Amino acid sequence: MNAVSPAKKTSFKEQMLQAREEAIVQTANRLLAEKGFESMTVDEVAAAVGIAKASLYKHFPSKEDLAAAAMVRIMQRTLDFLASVPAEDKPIAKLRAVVRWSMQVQLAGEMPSLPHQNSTLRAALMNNRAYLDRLVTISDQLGTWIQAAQADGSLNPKLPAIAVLYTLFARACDSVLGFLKAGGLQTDEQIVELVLATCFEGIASR
Amino acid sequence: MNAVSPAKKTSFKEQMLQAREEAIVQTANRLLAEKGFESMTVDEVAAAVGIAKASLYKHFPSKEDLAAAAMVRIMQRTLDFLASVPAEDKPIAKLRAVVRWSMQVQLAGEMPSLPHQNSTLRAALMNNRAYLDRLVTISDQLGTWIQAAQADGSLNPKLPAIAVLYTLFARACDSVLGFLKAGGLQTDEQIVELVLATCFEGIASR
DNA sequence: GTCTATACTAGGATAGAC
DNA sequence: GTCTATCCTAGTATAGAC
Repeated sequence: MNAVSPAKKTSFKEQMLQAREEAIVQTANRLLAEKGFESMTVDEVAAAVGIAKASLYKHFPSKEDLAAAAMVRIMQRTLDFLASVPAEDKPIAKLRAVVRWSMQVQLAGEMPSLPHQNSTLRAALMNNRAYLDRLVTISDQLGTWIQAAQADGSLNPKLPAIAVLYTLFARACDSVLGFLKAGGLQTDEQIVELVLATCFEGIASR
Repeated sequence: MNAVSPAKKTSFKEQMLQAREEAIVQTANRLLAEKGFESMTVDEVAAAVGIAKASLYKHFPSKEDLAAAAMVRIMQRTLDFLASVPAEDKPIAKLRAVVRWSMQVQLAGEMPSLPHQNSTLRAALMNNRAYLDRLVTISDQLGTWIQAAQADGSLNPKLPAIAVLYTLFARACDSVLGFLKAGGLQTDEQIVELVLATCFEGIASR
């Protein structure tokens, strides 16, 4: 039996496992975006996925690890998006594209909010290589674009690059999006363009 | 005995009570800013104030009520600041002053972060008249200034006033402040002016 | 109205059968 | 690796003496 299709069977099993894990992480990601790490319960995640809590713990050793996996996932998605930005675009256009994309992710209910300073999740992330590596790579890529945009004069050169970087990160979690969506006066697309404009052009007249 | 100084004694007792409650709310406010509603524990608040947990529950019937009192306090402080803004200032200057002040409060570790959509605190606040009244009054005052600033051309008239209002509220809780402070490259004052500038003038060149 | 001591519950984590 | 059933800690809330 093993001689017939040994590799294929293992691969299939592993694929099922991977798919299950992806479903778990995806659910955790959604709940993380909706209610934050502290308010999200493992029972809830397991119930939403449709498995027993004990089964979930076979995949992830702790709630922190589960949440960290979700954070790694969104960082990876961000990296994938960065790689998809046309290289021929101007730096400022690349930055706008990234912020626009991150806001769309947030409006879709898939952007986990930043963990609080004191959170156990924060500590877990600071010890998570997969997370930190992606964070550094993203920061490096954005930093390059920011400096290029400042050099070509499209981005305010007086602002410290690090401040611009933080501002872009913060916009991905901006609560303004949720408030406007709750107001129901604009479409998602209008909300994104509105907040994108206030981010780059400010609220004062030009 | 009552004939000698009945009112004074009562008043003194009440003052002590008020002072105690103020100390409790102040501590709750600080912890709320530091770790958020879910991560803050009542034990912690009681210990920081130096009283027993049961005593704290004599003042506030629940953790939600305690946190709501802290939220009312920061709203009242905001109202007090609004009233102190010189009436002769231009509308845009008034708005800048308010944002600057709220950022200073946040850097001082005294600005509670917004509760999550699903939080039990959110529900409590939506049923808290003292909170809602102050929220409405603040919004009305800021809304008036926003419209005036748009009318005199200093604020972008194309932006919906409600979007500007939400943006100002969001800046008071902006995580960028904390990140920059953690970086340690700027003084608190520089951080405030930096974020204030990106809020009003944007990050793009002018 | 303050304390000590305790009740009660939610929720993270594990045991052990299959 | 999935389940049911259970453990156990942390944390909200209260009882009852003073």
